Amino acid sequence: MLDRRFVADNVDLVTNNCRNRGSSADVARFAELDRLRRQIQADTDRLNQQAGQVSKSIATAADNAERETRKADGRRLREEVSALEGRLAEITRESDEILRAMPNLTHPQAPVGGEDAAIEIRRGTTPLPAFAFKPLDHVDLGAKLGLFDFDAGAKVAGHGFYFLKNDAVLLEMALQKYAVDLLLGENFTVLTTPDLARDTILEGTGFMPRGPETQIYSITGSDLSLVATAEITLGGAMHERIFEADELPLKLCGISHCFRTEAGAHGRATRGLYRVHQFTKVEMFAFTLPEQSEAMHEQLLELECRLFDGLGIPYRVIDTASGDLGGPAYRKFDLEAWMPGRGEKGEWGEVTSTSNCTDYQARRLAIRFKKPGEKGTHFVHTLNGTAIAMSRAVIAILENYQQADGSVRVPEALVPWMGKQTLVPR
RNA sequence: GGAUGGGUGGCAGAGCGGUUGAAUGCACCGGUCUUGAAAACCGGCAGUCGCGAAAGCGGCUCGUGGGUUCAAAUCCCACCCCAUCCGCCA
Repeated sequence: MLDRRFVADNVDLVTNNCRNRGSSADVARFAELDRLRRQIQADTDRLNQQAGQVSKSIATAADNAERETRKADGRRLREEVSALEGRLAEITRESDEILRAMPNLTHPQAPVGGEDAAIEIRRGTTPLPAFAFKPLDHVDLGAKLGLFDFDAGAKVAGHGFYFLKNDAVLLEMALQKYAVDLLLGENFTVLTTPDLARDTILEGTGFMPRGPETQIYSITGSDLSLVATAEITLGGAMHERIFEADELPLKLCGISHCFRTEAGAHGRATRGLYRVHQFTKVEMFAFTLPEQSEAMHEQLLELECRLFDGLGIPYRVIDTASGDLGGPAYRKFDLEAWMPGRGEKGEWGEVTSTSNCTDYQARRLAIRFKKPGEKGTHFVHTLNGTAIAMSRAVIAILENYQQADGSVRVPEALVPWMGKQTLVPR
């Protein structure tokens, strides 16, 4: 959520931003409502003040007659207040609705436009693989190696669910250990998080449960939903928290399952593990002072790069264009790994993404900080980044490390956790 | 699932219809004292909204929403959350 004051004072800027973001939020209408809101607020305050004075004077009234007159005054004033408050609530509700639908501001360097406008800003250290054979995709490789059971997944839970088997299980555990170890070395606090969260927490993080277009699974008869990412729980963990400035930045890393309905995504890249309803993810999350967030964003990106360079997977980094940013993001970098088995001759596929949400989530979640000796509070900045999303990482590993005989080499960095160098066909 | 207790400022914890936005303690900030520190003492210290260039002024907020009243942290209703014990269970 943006600062209402800022929006009211910068209608043109915000309108323009909304246009770049593909949001149809009616900024002008908001500004008009907010003007009205302030005026009614001022009127209400004045009446309340009068009513309060009347109340106090009753306790010290000279006689009964005066007391009764005063009571009548008080009654009348309170009625007026209550009428104004009704209008105020109505106006606030409408303007809040518009405000909440507005996306965050956009980093000045982020490219403007749709998906195609994204800019490649970096490449990983690993070159694209050159195969002397036609590379398979992860589904075929998995079949040879006995790694997945999609049929059983579909039978048990429907299309988009799967069982990992044998070495795939070890691979997933190895990836988690690899990621967590690296982050522990970078002073992250590691957590496993709830896989469910209250709807209020989802909303605070910028996710919309229970709408017609929701990507969120909800639990009927409760206010709980399955989380789409640990970003929700890690951010939610600090709901209404007021930090001391010297506690920041705070870096968390959370392991959770992630559940996504992927509504409307059928038919497009749905083969295998690429787009699934459930996967496991190690997520990074940071709370920072405003002036620290850009550097932290770089740091999170750097860690993502280090993780995938360390795995020996080729990738490129994308500076996501304005129209493709989620609502809360001020700027977003995606890591796209090379997936040789995708499409006709290999394609880039998103494996991680890191966003600087500035104060957008913090405002809704009421996560603030105070500086010693200073009155008042300020909103922290929040950032998130994927360390490793298991399903996508497994695709990238299998497809890049495959060999002519159908076996798959284990990335050097994972050998200690896997206890083997190669996955061999069964 | 059952029973009980409870939700008040950064924390702990009083208050249970009328100068209480809230005692007290801790923490924190400033000062006195001290070579320095500690202790002691003095002073300050909630958030938020509105008006204002600022100083400041005013409103609202004691889990949430409603009700009673001139007046509610205090009374009534509903809901939410938390803790403990019992049951079940990995």
